[in-house]
Amino acid sequence: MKLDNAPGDMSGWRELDFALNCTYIVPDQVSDPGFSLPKAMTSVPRNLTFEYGADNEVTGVFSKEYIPQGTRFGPLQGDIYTKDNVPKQANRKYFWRIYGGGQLQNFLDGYDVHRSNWMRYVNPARSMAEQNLVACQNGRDIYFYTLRPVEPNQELLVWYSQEFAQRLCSQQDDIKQKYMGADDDQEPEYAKHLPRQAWLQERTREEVKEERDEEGEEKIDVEMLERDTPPDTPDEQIMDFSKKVEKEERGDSDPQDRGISHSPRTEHRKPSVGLSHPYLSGHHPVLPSPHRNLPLHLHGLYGHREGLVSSYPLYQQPRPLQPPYPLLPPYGPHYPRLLLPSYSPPFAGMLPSRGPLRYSNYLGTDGLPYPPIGSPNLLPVSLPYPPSPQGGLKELTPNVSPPRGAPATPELSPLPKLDSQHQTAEQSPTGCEEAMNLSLAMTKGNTAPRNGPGHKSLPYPLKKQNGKIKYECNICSKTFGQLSNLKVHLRVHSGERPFQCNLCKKSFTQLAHLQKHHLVHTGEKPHECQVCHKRFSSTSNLKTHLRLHSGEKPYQCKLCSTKFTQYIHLKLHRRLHSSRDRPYRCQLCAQTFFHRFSLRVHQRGGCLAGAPAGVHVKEMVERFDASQEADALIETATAPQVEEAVERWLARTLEGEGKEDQTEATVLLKALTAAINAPAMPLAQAAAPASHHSPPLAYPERASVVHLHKRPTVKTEGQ
DNA sequence: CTGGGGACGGGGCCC
DNA sequence: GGGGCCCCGTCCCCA
Repeated sequence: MKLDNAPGDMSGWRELDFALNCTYIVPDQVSDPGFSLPKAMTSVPRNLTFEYGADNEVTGVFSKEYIPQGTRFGPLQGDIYTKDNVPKQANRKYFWRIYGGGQLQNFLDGYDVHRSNWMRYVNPARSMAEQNLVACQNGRDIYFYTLRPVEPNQELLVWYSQEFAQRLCSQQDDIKQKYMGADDDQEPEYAKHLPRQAWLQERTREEVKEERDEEGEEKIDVEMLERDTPPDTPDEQIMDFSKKVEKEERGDSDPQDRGISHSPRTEHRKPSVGLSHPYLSGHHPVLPSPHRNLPLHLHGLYGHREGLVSSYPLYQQPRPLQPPYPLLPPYGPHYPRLLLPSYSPPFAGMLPSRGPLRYSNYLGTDGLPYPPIGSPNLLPVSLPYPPSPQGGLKELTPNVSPPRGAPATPELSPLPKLDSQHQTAEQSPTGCEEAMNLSLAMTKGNTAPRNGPGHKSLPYPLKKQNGKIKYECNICSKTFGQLSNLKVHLRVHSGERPFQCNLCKKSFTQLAHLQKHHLVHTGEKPHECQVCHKRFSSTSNLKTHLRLHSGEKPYQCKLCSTKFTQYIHLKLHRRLHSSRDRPYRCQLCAQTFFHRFSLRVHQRGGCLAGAPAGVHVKEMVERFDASQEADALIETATAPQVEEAVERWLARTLEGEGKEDQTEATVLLKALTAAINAPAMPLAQAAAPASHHSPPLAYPERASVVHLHKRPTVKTEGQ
């Protein structure tokens, strides 16, 4: 199916096209943080492998299996520096530049193998023919997409996306203009500090481009790939390939997205920093408006072998995407984007801001079905710099502040509350009705008064108890210690679920539940078993798992003593007992048995409801009746045979159950077992199904002291 | 059928 | 008062 949608030639695609239409998402491999190998080594996805050189250094990344076209890898990971906090001794070999709001936001440094991921090892393609990966920046993340199917054992070789390359050209043209006396007023400040080498490099690029045009062959001048920025190069002298062309126009933008989006108007006109190069003119189709809101943070790509990769435009002359769009647009009800299995395609319109922009952000925040290494979702939390008001991290934050320690992803955001002082969805000039739908529902769809102060906001008056307000649910009479708890509880009855997942539309009564749910999409598993290092999405599941190591089985079947680690297993198991027909029924207490001898024992002393010891003996008879020892007996077993079976069963099941506490009951049970052979109550007499109940034996005096203590950690049925 | 994992719901406590 | 966090419990799915 996916291959059917293979988009064919992707060389003309923009970064947003890749983001929207990529078919597969391959997350990084999960690695234990305590693992000795660096993350750059351990993060390589399962369908990829490294090639090693003589010195055991990674020299390239190869496919292990067929990888379809349109597969996304990433995002690239590494240290993040602001322009001001780059360590002076930093090796800039792996620097990428991230722009936001038209300004350099930060550097993404893949130098540290413990903090970067496998993507740092991907070599740049030397020709268009060998290129199979394209580097795109979506949101603030850098992804690699497969341009074509990758056969097994093929090296992954990456080059810029077309858009990226064009921006590089734009950058270079800026430089060129500078040296050619172009309009200095529009020249960015940093360009004034660019080394002359950049200009020379630009000449080389042009020459190569001409060669390519003439020969019809795309070759990258390897010399160009030599880095020009030694590790100690000052920031302002780093070749700046990535410069956001335009500042966003605020007017039509979500405040959260300020400074990151292109406005339709500015993107296609001549930018302020000079886009006079013919290569760049008219290179993009006029996409629907949403597409033009793509936030692009351009960056510089520094190859790890060749160092600074020049801005040589690898791609052939860009051409418009042929309408109709190669893949369906992302707004249809049957949006075809295929992620990994069981991954619901996000609805762009459900995102809490304008669809395409948020969608792009969504992609950029890596909503992966498997946990990425060093989850980029958590990245904003640990960023070494404050978010820029001009964009930067802001772009990824939802309409409300994300919870502490939670991914700052838009899809996580609870539906924003309507506030008369804030713009509502309906008032939004960009039209965000869908994104706000639930918040609208909160006010429109529910007639219960909301947002009132204190308990007066409840739809019913609260009673007082001992002078204090009693937070009682008027439906189920449950009481709570705090009003907030009651309010949350009331949603159970009202059906109100204000927190909706923007990816799969599921809604929840509590934000925490939505947060937990979100892990389903991100694949995050924050909770690790310290024994086997398996990871879990929830503490509950981890706790259940830990029982496997501890051997704890708190749920025990009272009939057959089988213990379980999970309650649901006990419940399922219990059905087995109930599903079997118990043909022998006690007329007094209606209890039924599988075996007639069990009924006889029961009648002899177990059927004494109310008496403490009787209850325990009754349970023991019931348990024995369901035991394998009882099953092994024929129905016409003699009393000594039954007695022996009881003893075997007792020896097996009471082992480790606090046998010492059950001695009395054991003795009693044995006595009862022996008694079933008494002449007055011949076994055969009671053998008939649904037999008449015979008077129980006189309750043994000693039975009154029988105490069967259940182990506190074992929960049996009925508890 | 059992066992293990995943997902979700309810509620308490704390800030 | 509301939000965040945590825990417990339950159910479903699958090997």
